[in-house]
Amino acid sequence: MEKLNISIVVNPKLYLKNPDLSELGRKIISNSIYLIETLGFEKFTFKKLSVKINSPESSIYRYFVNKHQLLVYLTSWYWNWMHYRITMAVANIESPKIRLANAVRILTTAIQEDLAISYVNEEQLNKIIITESVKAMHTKDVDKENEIGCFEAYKKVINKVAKIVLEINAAFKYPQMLITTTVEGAQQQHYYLEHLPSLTDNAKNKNTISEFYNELVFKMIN
Amino acid sequence: MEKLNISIVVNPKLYLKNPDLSELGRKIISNSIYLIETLGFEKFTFKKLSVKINSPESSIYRYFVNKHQLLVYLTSWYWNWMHYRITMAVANIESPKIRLANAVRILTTAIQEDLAISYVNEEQLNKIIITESVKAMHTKDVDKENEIGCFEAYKKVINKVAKIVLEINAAFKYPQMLITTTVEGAQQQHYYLEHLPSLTDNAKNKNTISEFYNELVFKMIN
DNA sequence: TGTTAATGATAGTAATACTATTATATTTGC
DNA sequence: GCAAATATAATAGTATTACTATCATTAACA
Repeated sequence: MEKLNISIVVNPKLYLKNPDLSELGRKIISNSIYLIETLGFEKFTFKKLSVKINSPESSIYRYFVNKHQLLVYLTSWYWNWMHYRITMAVANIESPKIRLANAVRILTTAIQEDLAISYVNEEQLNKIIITESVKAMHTKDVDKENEIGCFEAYKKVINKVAKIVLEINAAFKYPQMLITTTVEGAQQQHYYLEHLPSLTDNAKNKNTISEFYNELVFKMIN
Repeated sequence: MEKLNISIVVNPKLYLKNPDLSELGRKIISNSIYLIETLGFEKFTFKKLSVKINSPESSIYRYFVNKHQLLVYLTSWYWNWMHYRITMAVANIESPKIRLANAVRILTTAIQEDLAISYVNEEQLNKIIITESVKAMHTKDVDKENEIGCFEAYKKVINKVAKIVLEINAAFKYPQMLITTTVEGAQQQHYYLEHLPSLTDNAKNKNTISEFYNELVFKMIN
């Protein structure tokens, strides 16, 4: 896939200053993705990031109030990007079943290449989503953060796919439950595949995960 | 349910000193459950716990190397307890389908009472599992911690239920995937119900969650 | 009664998560 | 081309966190 001439628009409430609009901002994003992926979110600090990018810590704080909000930004970026990918993958396709299958494939397959946007390594970001993104949502500030729209991008993706489910079966009662189960289940399985293989049934074939959830989705709605 | 005359045995590698065997140890457990639940894991510190129990911080460090290992201990305790509960719920039942349904019910229903062990508030602990337990597993030390058996209790539960699945359908290829999807999916849904209701389909009825996953399990294995 | 083990009391340290201030570039508007 | 605004750099400082260490006291036990 060629690099895209688009930029992903993230809710302005998720940053103090838009990192997409400056050299330093983009350096903060690309290097934080690298550092969070290699150190893990707990051991990642703005101090370490500042050393990596050769800028003072205080400059980073002008973009994000703290590392938690940076993680929220990254997850939001990711889900906005996924929304775009799903939109592409279902465009011009008549059959809702094929559209759903395409969306599910995108949602359950791990990113294997650095594809789309120059300063974002999507493969690394995907690993962060698998390992760290629950930490963005599971805090005592969820409700407050939810109010200001921190999780809108994720909700938008879920709703988009849930709507396709309803096109296929308007009487199906749990489209959102089904899709969140699928999305987060698949992420779990990718994590287990790498770290707790004894919890998975097929450590050899990554496609198994996507196939399993495809089957799950279609069995449930029929 | 009456209080039980049992104690849950946790892998000794998960603590420096068994908290179940001393007054101070039990105070550490019960108060840490309370504090983690009310403050959230990030804002919970051994300092705050030491103030709460009126003992020096250094005494807590004699039981657990750090707060992360304490969380691992609590999740392990929880899954050992769940294993016990499932064992009771399937005992003396011939039909594997009923056994599976019982296990799934236990795994997908939120704890609503402080039931079993005197110094552990199981309802609070269940909330911690829902909100914080992913953080016990999603760190850069997973592999090391997995080796020393930090997640054995969870695996044991998954395997126990996966085996019932195979009794019903020996040809089913993904019993573990199915059960982990169910267990973690249900936890997610309970979290969404409380904090992100727009991601759920039925905010009114908690039983919906359990029913949904029961349906999911049986549709998949048939 | 002496020994061991558990806890308390107190102190200290490096790192973390910030906030504040001033200086120096760079951009932009007129 | 120059003043004004803006962005970044350089530096300093503070409260809290996450420990580690030491020594005194108490309880348990043999």
